[in-house]
Amino acid sequence: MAIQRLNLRDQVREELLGWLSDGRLAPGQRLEEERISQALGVSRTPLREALTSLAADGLVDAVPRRGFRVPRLSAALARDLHPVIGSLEGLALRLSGPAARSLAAGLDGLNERLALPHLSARQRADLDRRWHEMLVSRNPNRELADLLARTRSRLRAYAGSWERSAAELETARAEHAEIARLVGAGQLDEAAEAVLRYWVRSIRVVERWIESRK
Amino acid sequence: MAIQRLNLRDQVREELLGWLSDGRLAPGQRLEEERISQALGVSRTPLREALTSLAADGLVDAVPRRGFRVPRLSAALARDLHPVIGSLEGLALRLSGPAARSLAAGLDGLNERLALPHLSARQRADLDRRWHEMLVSRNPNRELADLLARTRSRLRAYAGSWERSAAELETARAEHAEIARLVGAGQLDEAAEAVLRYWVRSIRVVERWIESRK
DNA sequence: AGCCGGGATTTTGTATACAGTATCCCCACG
DNA sequence: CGTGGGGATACTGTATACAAAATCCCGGCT
Repeated sequence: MAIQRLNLRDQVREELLGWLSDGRLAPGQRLEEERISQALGVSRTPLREALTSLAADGLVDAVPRRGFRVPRLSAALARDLHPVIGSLEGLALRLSGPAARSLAAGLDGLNERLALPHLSARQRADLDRRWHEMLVSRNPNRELADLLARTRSRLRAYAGSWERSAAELETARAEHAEIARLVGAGQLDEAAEAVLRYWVRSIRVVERWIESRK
Repeated sequence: MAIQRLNLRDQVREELLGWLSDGRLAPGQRLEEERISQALGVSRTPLREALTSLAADGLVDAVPRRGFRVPRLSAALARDLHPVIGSLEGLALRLSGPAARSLAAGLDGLNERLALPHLSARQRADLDRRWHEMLVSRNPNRELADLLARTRSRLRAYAGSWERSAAELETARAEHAEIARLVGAGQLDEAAEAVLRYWVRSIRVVERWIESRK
């Protein structure tokens, strides 16, 4: 039985999430309610409720009397969020138990595709996202999974935006492989540490990319 | 400079947060919009926006066509959230750096007051909250602090509700003291581990309490 | 040319109206 | 006495209206 899904607020929220990740809503952009509500064919009321809920999760900014905006990319955000995500992914791994071991093969498969040279930035970001989703897919803690998904989605604006250098790609590939190896060996504590290190190290990649944009 | 704060939505949200933590909104209770909006002297529009934002944070449940309800207490929620909070507090500690060492004295002071026998459950919950707030107060990561505060507030319904046994009080006191000792010694990794253990162990306290309520 | 000011225009925030659904109550029936 | 149905009632979800604030535009000044 599919859950009955008639609630414009939630439908609009889903739609806006899509717009945020596919770039139809660009960082820094103002969200004009009338325009968006007309584009969606709904009134401003459910749209504002959807925006309010996105604001509560940090996916949009709400400034009193100035409405909603898409948050700008900032190195500060990456510096704050990356350790949080790394920590939560580590916890998710440790809670996965022995079931995690069977993930190693799938992780390696995705990682090899990630290393292919001809991919677009967006394709690579997509594979990366799927790799990390798979990594925590055995975690039984539903609240943790939700929180992780919502927190990671706050970085959506970065995903698919940058081209990484060959050296950077190789470093990331090696780290992913090492994490997968530890997972396959059942060394979840060590894997969790490696995941956190990966996220902390990748802060610098974001910083460099933002710096280069200026 | 105080931030200009004219936004009924946000004011209502703050007010409802207070109602949630002081028990004026009880777990399981239906949130009748007309009644609440009248009690607050605002229309349903900003109230619904506030409720929507609380729902996004998991502080209320939203059921389509049935409005909003205060979530019921559940052992499952504690089982999921306690490890998350423990993990985040541990991260916050590790990010605090040497500045954390100076916290030890204050933590010990609060911990001694926590052990006093004559406190009400609510007073004890309040001291406990302050102890954990102090523990992470040197953390420079703003996003982490926000996330931690919001996640912990989802447990508000438990706080101040139960009377703990003398044995339980003594166990908690000893764990707090051990964490404070490690913090004072600058052993933040070990302190982080101890914090996580504390939160995981205290799941059982919640479980027993919920069981005894039935 | 750049900048300031002020009025027109747009946009947000809040209230209200209304349709459709859930809830409740009461009575008939077993 | 319990149970099921049906209508009245209450409540939610959405649209629309309106006031106040922000933004934009343009002309005058330095």
